[in-house]
Amino acid sequence: MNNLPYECVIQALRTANLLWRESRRLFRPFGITEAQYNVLHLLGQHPEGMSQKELSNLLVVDSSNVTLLLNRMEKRKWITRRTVLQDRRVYNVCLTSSGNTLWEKIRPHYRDAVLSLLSKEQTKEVETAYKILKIIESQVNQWSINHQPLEVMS
Amino acid sequence: MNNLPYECVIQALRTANLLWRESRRLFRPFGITEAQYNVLHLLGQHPEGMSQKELSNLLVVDSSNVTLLLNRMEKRKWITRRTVLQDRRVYNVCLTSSGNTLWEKIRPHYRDAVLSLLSKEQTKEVETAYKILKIIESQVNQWSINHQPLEVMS
DNA sequence: GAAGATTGACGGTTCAATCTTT
DNA sequence: AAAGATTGAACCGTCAATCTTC
Repeated sequence: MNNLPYECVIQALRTANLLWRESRRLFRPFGITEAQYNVLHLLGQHPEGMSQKELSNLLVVDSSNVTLLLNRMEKRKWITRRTVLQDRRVYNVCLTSSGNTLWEKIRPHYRDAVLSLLSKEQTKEVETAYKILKIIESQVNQWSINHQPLEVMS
Repeated sequence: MNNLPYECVIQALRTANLLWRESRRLFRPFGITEAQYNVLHLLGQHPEGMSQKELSNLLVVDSSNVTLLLNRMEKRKWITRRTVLQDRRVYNVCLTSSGNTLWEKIRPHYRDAVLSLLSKEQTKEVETAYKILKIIESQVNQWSINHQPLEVMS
């Protein structure tokens, strides 16, 4: 019997689990977590800000989770929630200047750490791995369509 | 500049995040979570049982987490903790017969769902992806050695 | 003192229910 | 009624501190 596809998917889970765990330690000296860095990274690339719903879609997490994440980050004055006049249901979430500074300080460290992981591998192989991971992602999305309705990913 | 290795690692995180999220939904009808299934799966393959420390190493999670996981599973009577006469610090954790039944009921469903994700892909490419994921895993372990000491993985 | 297990504090995540605004 | 945001309950996970046993 052929176990390879099964093992490959399980390995993706294992690797990402470890990556998440160690990233947390990497970010620790900066007083931030991986989940919070992801928010910083998204907002850093969108100076005009975005709604919590957009963040929820891009981060692929529940919107209630975004609320809690932003609460903590707002407390530390890294982000602000601005009311939107045109639609009073939504907040426009932006980086503060100190949030932006933090992002620019951490970004190169994280980037270097991540790049070092595959620095010795062949481009061709990394491309294939990337492709397979993308396929798994899209197939898992099919999964959920067949089982339970889920919001459309952005 | 070459973003590919960076994007590949980030994609591994994204894919696994989604996989984790949807697996939770897949397991839901069985009244179990992915983390709990992983315990079931390990114990199912080790009828003689194992210590919580061993579980912690194999699952790559903190030992305090194992305590909480097992508390919930013990409450549902899927596992038991037996005291070990030779060393009264450790518990020998085993599946109950109802835990074993549950595992055997869920296992084929999970396996089929996972296998379906890569059913159309070429063996050669899946092999490459598997290899790259393994490399990332081992490199992340190097990471932690350089930054902070970490327990040796089993 | 070291090892296995536990506890408390905290952050991340989902889900169901709710509130306000559209 | 539908959409954006929030809340409360529950689970997953880490870390630091503690307890018992070795």
